[in-house]
Amino acid sequence: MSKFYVTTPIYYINGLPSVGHAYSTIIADALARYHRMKGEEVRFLTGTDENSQKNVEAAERAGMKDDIQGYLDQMAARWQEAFDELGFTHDRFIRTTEADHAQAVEKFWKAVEKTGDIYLGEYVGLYCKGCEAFYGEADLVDGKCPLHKTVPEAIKEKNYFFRLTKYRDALLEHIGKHPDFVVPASRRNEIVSYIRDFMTDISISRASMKWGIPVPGDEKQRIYVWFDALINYLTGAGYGSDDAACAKWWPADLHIVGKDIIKFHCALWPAMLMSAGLPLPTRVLAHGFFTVNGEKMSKSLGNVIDPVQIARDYGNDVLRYFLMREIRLGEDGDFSLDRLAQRYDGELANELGNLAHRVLTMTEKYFDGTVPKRTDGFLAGAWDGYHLAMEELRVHDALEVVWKLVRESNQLIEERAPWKLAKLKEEKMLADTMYVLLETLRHISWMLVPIMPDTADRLLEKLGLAPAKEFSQAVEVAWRWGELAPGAKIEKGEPLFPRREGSQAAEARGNS
RNA sequence: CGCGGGGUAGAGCAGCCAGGCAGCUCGCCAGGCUCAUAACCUGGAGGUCGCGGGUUCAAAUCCCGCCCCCGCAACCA
Repeated sequence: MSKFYVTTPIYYINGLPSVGHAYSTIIADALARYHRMKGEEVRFLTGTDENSQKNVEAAERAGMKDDIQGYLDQMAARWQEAFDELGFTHDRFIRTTEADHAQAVEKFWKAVEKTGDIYLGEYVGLYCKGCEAFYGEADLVDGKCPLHKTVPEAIKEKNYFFRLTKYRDALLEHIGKHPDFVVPASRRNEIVSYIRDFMTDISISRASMKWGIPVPGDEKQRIYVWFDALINYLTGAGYGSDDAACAKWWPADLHIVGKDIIKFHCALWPAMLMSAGLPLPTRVLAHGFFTVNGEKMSKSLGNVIDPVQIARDYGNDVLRYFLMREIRLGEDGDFSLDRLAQRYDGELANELGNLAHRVLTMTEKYFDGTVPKRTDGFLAGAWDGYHLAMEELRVHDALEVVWKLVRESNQLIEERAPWKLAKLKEEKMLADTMYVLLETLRHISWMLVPIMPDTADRLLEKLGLAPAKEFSQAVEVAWRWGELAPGAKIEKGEPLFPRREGSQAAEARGNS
């Protein structure tokens, strides 16, 4: 049986999850659900990046300077609550302050050290005493620390470097041989030019930091946060704690990342793995960013969207549907509540919801609420398109396949006009038509499982099926045409997506 | 010369990599239907494809130059 190991970035918890974090995680969740649906063994990892100076600063702001771990525990718990409420199906929520991660990092560091890729060097940086941190030229405002408004000192410190440049050719060769390693292609071009023209060795420890995982054998130094963070993907597989699990899950099949961190995931990380003698992840998907109503999303503009609020207003499925449909995976997009409301009204309520409702109503009217006699149908082409889209990470296109079925169903109703067939006593044609419609709805339910899991359940129930029982059978059977059993009782119930009273394009802002 | 994305109908977008009738959704106009959540279906109007040049039988698509918008570099996926 094939396996699928998918990860999200681990998140800084100096604030609560924004819709951007939810976006990354929804992509991973949808793909995890897709592969589970196919019957594969899936491991889905997400979590928090806790060894960062940013978290320390946030703890200080929260008045918990003396209890940083306490602050992190609190925040991590709130993130987990939010992720639970959003219905994510991760197998583990990893925190980089957990013991097995420290163990994995130590093992990894030693492996890289043994290869000879770690050397002691001199790091020259602009150091702000107030922040106890180094800044780059670009971080400064008028040459001063943005927080303390003081001119940082140029100081040197001895720390450890990773011989990243040693892997320049190997990285380029790998990307050349595996065009899917970085998707979309625009990001691949970007990363190739970075590796070829800009990549340098990087410092992977800090003598000045008090927070973070100590360097093995040199307790005075702390490991640079990125070096530690990337290793979480190995920890989550069992590296350093469970060799059998690690052998099973590693390498990861897919890392999902934002476009801002591809250098770390597509250059540093694979080089680290090569150095440690471990296989590389199969694919890295860099998704785009979105603006909010055309403006960049930022705390200072106060337009950060709270995903939990949207989910409460519209339901988890609607948020998932909107993000997966509106934005082509890999591209930038725009998040707007007007657009969300538009898609809810037009596509969910009017097209899909109303289709289900009218079909079920006619089944009640003309067949006493039971599935009529089976007839031929053909949806193999739709399934092929759907699977290809999902495999190629074009989730938006997979949804387009589903909506094509929705539209074709609505057209079929218009064409056949079951109400006329009923009057004319065209029993055979009427039964055939209704069976095709009902069975197509069953297939639509299945296709929606990864993206709109609650909706898929509800639709199956309306068709008189028990979701748990449906999902326990082999998909080769479930996805066959004609599996909807004649004579079964349907359960019309309330519309899937009720019309919203007025256009309450209410504000769901705030909660930074 | 920092890196990257973009400019296509009133709005939002696809098409560009592999050149071949300019397409989708919303909105607008007209018609149809009455099973349905005032939903659904059909048709129509609406576009110098940012600008200028080049290659070609043929350019939204390839090449050169220019203009404009946006993101990253500061919280932020």
